[in-house]
Amino acid sequence: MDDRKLKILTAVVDEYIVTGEPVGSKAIMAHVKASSATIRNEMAELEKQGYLEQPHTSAGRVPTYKGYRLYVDRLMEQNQLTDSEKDMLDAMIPQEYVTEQDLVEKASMALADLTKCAAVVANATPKFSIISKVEVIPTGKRMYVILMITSNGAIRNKVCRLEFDLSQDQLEFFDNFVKQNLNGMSIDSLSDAYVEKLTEAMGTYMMSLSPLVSEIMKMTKEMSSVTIQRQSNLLTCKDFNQNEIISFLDNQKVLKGFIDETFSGLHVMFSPETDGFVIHNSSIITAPFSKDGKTAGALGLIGPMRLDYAKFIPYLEYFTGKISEMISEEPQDGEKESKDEN
Amino acid sequence: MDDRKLKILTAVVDEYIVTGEPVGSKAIMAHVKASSATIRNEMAELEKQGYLEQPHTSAGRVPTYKGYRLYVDRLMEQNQLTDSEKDMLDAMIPQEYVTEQDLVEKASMALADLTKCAAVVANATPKFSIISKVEVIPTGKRMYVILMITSNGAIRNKVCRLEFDLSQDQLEFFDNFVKQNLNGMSIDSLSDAYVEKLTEAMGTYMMSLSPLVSEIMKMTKEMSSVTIQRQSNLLTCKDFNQNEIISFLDNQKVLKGFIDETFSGLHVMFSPETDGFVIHNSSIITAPFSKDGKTAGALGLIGPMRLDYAKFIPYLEYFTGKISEMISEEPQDGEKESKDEN
DNA sequence: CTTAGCACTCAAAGAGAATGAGTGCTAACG
DNA sequence: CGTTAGCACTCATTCTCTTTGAGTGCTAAG
Repeated sequence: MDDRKLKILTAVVDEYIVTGEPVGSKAIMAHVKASSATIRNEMAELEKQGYLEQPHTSAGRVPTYKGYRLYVDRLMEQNQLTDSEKDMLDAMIPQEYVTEQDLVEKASMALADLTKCAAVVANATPKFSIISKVEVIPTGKRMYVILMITSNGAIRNKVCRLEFDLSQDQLEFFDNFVKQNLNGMSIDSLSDAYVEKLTEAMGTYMMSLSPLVSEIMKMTKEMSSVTIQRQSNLLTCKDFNQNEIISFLDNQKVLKGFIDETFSGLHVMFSPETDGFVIHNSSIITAPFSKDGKTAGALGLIGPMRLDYAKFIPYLEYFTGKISEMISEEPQDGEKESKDEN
Repeated sequence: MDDRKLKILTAVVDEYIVTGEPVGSKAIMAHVKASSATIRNEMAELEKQGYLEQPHTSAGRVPTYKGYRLYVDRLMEQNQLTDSEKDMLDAMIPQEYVTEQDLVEKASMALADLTKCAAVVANATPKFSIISKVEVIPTGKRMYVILMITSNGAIRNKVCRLEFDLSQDQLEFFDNFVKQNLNGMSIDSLSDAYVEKLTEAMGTYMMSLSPLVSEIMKMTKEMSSVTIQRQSNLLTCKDFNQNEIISFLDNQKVLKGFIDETFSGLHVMFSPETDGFVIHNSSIITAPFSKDGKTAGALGLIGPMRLDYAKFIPYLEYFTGKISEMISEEPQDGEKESKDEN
C-alpha cells in the first residue's frame, strides 16, 4: 500500500465527509499531485482492495466501511481546537446542575445540537461504584419501595409487591442486614453466588425477605443507564434508512450490548462492528469520563459514517475532559483542590 | 341543514377515513340515493358552509375541521364491540403488573399498536391524590434526597444540594414537621400561600430548612406525569408534516397544557382546538379512568384527524373501563369486593 | 509509470403527452 | 322546481423521451 494510495484514500474520505457526494478523480487532483487518469487508476485499485466503492458505473467513489476504518485508525489528522472553539464549547457546558447525571446529560445534549448527531450517555455505575444506601419503605398493603443510592449519586427506586406484609421485626432485621452486607459493596461484586450465600445467611428470615434481596439484585442490574439525547437528529440525517431509525426509536435497549467497551478509552465503531445495533451506515464515537481518576461513564455521538471525525473527536474529548474535572472533588468556596482521593 | 346534506357529509367522512383520498360524488352514490350531479350540488353547498374542502379544482372533497367536529358530535355512529373484539382487547391488557402506572402504560402501548396511533397516559396524581410519605435522606456532603410517595403509589425522588449540612437535630425536626403538616395533604391543596405559612411556622429552623420545602413544592408540581408511547406511529403516518412531528418529539412538554380537561370525560379534540400543541391535522381522543370511583388519570390516542372514531372510541372506553376495574380495590385471594371505600 | 484523449455509461432533471378522476354548468325531464 | 344526464373543462399523476453532465475505463503516446 504505497503512500500515494493512502493520500488518495484520505482525500476521498475528507471530501466525501464534506460534500456527501461520490468523489470523482478531478476533485482529488486538488489534494494529490497527479493527473486525473493516474488517480482513476489508483482508485480502481483501492476499489479492488475494498476501500472504496462506486454507487454505479459512472459515479465517483465512496469510502467503504473498511476505508473509514483505515482512515480513522491511521490516516486522519485530528484538528487542534482553537481558542475560539474552546470558548464556544465552554459556553455550551452548563455551570448549574444538581446531579452528575444531570450535568452530563445537558452537556451531551448541547454536543448533539452542535454536531447534529444523537448523543448517548452511559453510566458506569454498576462497574465502578459502591452502594451507599439501601432502604426499604412500606407504602401500602404488601407494597414496599426499595430505595438505592450509590456512591456516585445515582438514585433508583423500585416498587415491589410481596406475598405477605412484613413485621416491624422483619423490617428492622433487613435494615441491619443491608447495612452490614450490602452497604459499601461494589455493585459489580454482587455476583449471584454471593447473593445466594447472603440469602442463606438470613436464616429464619430467608423465606419472607429473599424476594426483597432478589429485587435489589434486579435493581443493581438495571443501574447501568444508557440515555439518548436528540434522537431526532437521526431522523433528519438523510444517510439513514428512515424505517431503521424509527424501529430504533421504539426499542433502544440494543445499545446496552456494547456499552462496557466504551469505558476503556476513545472508540470509533462502525455499524458493521456493532452487532445488535443495526442502523446501517452509522458510526458511534465514544469517550469515557472519570471522577477522581476512576471511570464514571462515557459520552458518545451516534451519526452517519460520514462524520467529521477530525473535528468531532476533539470536541468529544474536550467535553469528557471538562466533565471529568467538574465532577471530580474540586475546590468549592475556596477549598484546596484534592484529586485522587477516594 | 337538511337531512340529505348530513347524510352526504357523513358519507364523505366515513369514506375519507377509510381511503384517505379525496371523495368524489360517484363514491357517495353508494351511500346516498341520488345522482352524482345532485350530490355534487349538495357538496358544493357543504363546501360553501365550511364543512368540506377541495385540495384542488378537479379533486374530490375532504372534510374540514368543522366537518369532523359535526361528524364526531352528532353524526357518527359508534360501533358496538363484538364479543370477539372484546376478547382481542382483553388479551391485550396485561395481567401482570406492579404499579398502576405500569399497568396503564403497558395497556396504552398495546392500544397504540392496535390503532397505529401514539398513546398518552396522563396521571391525575396532583389533582386527586394525597401525600402518604415524604422522607429526606442525607447522601453526601450537603446532598439530600427527597423521597415522596403518594396515595396512588406514585414515587418520586429528587436530589437537592443545600448551602449547609443539616444537623441530626434539624433532620429530626423536619421529619416531624413533614409528618404533621404534609402527610395526608392532598397535593392539589398545597397552595403557595399555605406553604409560605408553613415555612414561617418553622421558626428558627426556617433559614436552613426552607430550601427543602421549596424543593418539595417543586416536586409536587412535577408530579403530574404525562407519558407518550409509540411516538413512532406519528412518524409513519403520512397525514402529518414530518418536521412538525420531529420537533414535537424533541419537546413534548406541550401536551401538559390541556391535560386537566381530559379527566372530566370522553373528549375528542382537533388540532385547531388544542393551542400549544401544534401538529396540524391531528386529533386526540381521551378518556379518564378511575380508582374506587375517583378519577385517577386519563388515557388518550393521538392520531391524524382521519381517525376511525367509530371504532377507536369504543376501544378506548373499553380499556379505561377495564383499567378502572383492575386498579380499584378488588377481591384478591378470595376477599370480598369492597368498592367506594377510601 | 504517467497522462492526454476519447468513447462510453448512467443518474438526474426536464419537457411533453396521455390518462382519468372529478368538477361545474346547462338544459331537459317529471 | 328539484333532479339528473350530458358535456366541456381542470389538473394531479404517470409515463416516455430527451438532454445534460459528471465520471469512468481504456488506449496510445510521452
